[in-house]
Amino acid sequence: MAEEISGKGDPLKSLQLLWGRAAQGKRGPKSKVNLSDLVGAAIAIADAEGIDAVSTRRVAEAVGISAMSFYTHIPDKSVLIDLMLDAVAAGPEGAAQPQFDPAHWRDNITMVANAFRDFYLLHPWALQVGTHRPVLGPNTMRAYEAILSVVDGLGLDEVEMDLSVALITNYVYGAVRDVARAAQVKQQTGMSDDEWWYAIAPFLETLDFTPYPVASRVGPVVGELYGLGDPDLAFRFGLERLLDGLAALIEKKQQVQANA
Amino acid sequence: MAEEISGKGDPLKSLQLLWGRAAQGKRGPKSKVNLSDLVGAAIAIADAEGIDAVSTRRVAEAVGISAMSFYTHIPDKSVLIDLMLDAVAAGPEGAAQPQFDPAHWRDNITMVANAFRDFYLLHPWALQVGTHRPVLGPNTMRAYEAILSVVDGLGLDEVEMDLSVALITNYVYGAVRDVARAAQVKQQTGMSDDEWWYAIAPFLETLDFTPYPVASRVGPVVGELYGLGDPDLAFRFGLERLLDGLAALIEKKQQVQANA
DNA sequence: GCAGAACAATGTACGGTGTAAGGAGTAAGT
DNA sequence: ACTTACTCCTTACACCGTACATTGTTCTGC
Repeated sequence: MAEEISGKGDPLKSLQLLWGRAAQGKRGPKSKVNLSDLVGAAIAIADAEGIDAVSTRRVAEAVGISAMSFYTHIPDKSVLIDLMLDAVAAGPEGAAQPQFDPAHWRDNITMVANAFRDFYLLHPWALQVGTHRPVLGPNTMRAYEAILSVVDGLGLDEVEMDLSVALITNYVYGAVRDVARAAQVKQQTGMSDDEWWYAIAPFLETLDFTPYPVASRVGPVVGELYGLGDPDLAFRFGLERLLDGLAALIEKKQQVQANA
Repeated sequence: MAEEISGKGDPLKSLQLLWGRAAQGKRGPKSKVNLSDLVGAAIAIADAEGIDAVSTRRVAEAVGISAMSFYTHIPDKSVLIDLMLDAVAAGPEGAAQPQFDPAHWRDNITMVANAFRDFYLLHPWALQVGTHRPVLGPNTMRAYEAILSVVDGLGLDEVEMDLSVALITNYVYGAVRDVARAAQVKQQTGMSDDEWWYAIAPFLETLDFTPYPVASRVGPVVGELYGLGDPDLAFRFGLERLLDGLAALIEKKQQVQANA
């Protein structure tokens, strides 16, 4: 019960598998399975039951090979995680790379942020794997390219573009974390949010909240709101603030350029 | 190798332990250890070696009891995680709750955001535990109170206050994730970022980057910047944009109030 | 003062994990 | 035909969280 870490094993081997460049031997018997079978099976398990359910034994069994045969195809579990991440980063099949018109940059960023969010909601296990080292696979790079394109042509320099991308992705990552995990926690504990609050309510009433005056004021109001349930509200609110903040930067840069 | 999940076990028992309300028996023999011994030992292990190193056996051994005696004090490993989180949320000892002057709200938010960030850098394992259900412990609530206070008195209503807090914390969480994990990945893999890039550079040169035109333009510039190494740069940049975005909202609200 | 209940601590055991080591069989190159 | 490289397999180890039954200690009610 620890955390999956991507990018842990031999980085070169990982890259070769990512780009389909693994020198596959010509000599021995034919493989019963190929790489994408394994990765696909692992993703299916992760989507359905969370990353905890993905074990090398389970994946091997799913494709019909024995536990240790897994390691003839993939050197490390962490490499499997890398491959899973890049595979899901491809997105829905046949989704073409749209052309972004800088004139509608707010819409463009909103679109990309929503897509990014939907990606995590579809594959919530991706939130749980720690990817310090970027997964430099073809699909991951295509996704980076797409989100970079959205802040291109706005008068920002290269560094500002990268920082803006980081700002957006970091926000989405943080914002989607709780939402995405709600379903998973429910699945693992078999207890919904309502049931959870109901279970602890009697105890909460015995607590003294005077040390938390502001929270006491805000908590009930917010609780009622969430009870009504618009899980998107927080995401949209934050994204609007974020866009306003970027707008201020972009306007400033464009004024500077107009003066020059 | 999966993810630690907080808030999984019996929620009531967890709360009772959090608030020191566990009905401890009067009958039997005296305990050799108390709760904070166990939690403290677990935190020490996590701070030093990451959350992976925290096992019930290891914690039990650290305080001098046998593996299963652990469960006399704490019903579940997930409850241990809850207790660890609330314990570290207390922050450095003797740090008094400052009074925030709404006039300097930008400085206040910056201060709180930095503190939040420092917290994660000090206890990076906190980033790895999945806390869907909030840990309703005294220290966690005090931290929530503090960050709420910082957006109080700015003309925002209760919902907007909560959403703003979520925006800030979500951003910090997302932004600090990579930074905090860098050290841990290095510790676990024994490979620094430089060594990693050096190891994969030859392979990268064999790749065709024409499908990624914007990334090809931005990547090298940014790479050089990070090589120079100001890890705070991205954090500060994002926070400034975020503050600008909040400023727009606050100004609008204050104008509305002035007209009324 | 003492019996019995309540409790802390323990040893053993089960089913799971990632993966190291070594062996058996198959297909291609010589 | 023989070597070589390859896939796949079985076995094994050191861990993990924790269920269960047991032992020994201490407080409570009589």
